[in-house]
Amino acid sequence: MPNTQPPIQLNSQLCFQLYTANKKFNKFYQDALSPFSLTYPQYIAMLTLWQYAPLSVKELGNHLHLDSGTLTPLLKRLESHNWIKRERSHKDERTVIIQLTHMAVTNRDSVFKRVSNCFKVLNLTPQEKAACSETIATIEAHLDHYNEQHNAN
Amino acid sequence: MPNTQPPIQLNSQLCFQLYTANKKFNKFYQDALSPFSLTYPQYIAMLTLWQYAPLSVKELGNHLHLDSGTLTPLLKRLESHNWIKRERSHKDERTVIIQLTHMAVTNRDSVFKRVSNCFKVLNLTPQEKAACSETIATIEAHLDHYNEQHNAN
DNA sequence: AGCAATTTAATTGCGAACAATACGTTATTT
DNA sequence: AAATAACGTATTGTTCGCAATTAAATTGCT
Repeated sequence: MPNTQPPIQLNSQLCFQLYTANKKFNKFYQDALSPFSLTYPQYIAMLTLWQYAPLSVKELGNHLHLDSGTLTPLLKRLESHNWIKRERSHKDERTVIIQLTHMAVTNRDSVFKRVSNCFKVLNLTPQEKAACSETIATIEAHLDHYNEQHNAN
Repeated sequence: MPNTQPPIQLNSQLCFQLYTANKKFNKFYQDALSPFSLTYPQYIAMLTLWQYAPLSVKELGNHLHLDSGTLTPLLKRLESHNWIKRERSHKDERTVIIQLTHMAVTNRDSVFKRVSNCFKVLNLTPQEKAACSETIATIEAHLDHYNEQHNAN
């Protein structure tokens, strides 16, 4: 007879590990980004905007899996620190278009360099990075499948 | 001449992946725990308390790497849902001792079973779980080393 | 074409979590 | 007894999800 008992311990350990690792990762990025008055989520948003701007709030939200209720205040903070401009579309007055400021364009490489240097200090080998990326992708695929099943969309 | 250019893309990708994977994991746990009016961080705290209670706020914070400023409101919510009792120590009136309620003890196995079932649906092989655990441990070790260097303690 | 109903986009408000800081009370140390 | 340390609480700012609201655009019907 096979063992049908749930492996409580391993699940709990995974849960715990992910929780604390995520917090440490936040701290790492917070430190890396502090010279630019950017928070971790703000940086993620800027990463997307550096690549795809201009974007509407809705489009940005699709990239980040965030709804506008979360993005609006975040974007206002980015605007107040002069990273982005927000203006309503002339074609469709409902949508707000996010554009990069001149400052954001000029300082992009400084931010990248800083983050890159912090990563260097982390001392992850390319193999470790690749393994991490792959592991996360695997877990994420399972999570996507689960969440699709359990959320009426 | 070796390539000294920073691998921006890979770092950004890692950063982005971790960000979104973490959110999906939160969602997964939120769904798993919703029948018990427990949030993910509250569950993490309960995991620790089921194993080590009674604990002072300070001791619990050491397990979770959280300070009392974060824990106090969280513990009040747990208390209001009758998961724990909070009372000041007679020996040292500064410390608050957290104890499990009868309900928490009785319902422990139900919570474990529910989480375990949700994990089953996730369909992670033992190999995938182990790989995940190992990867996280590796990254975490690097992060610990980094954060030690960069935070005056 | 013109009006009503529906859909879509963004904002606002609420509760929870987290970090950082300041504050007040209680112990300990000198 | 006074200074210092430890501990928990309160406060502020950011993030996140969800629900309700407002405004604009689209669709459907007559």
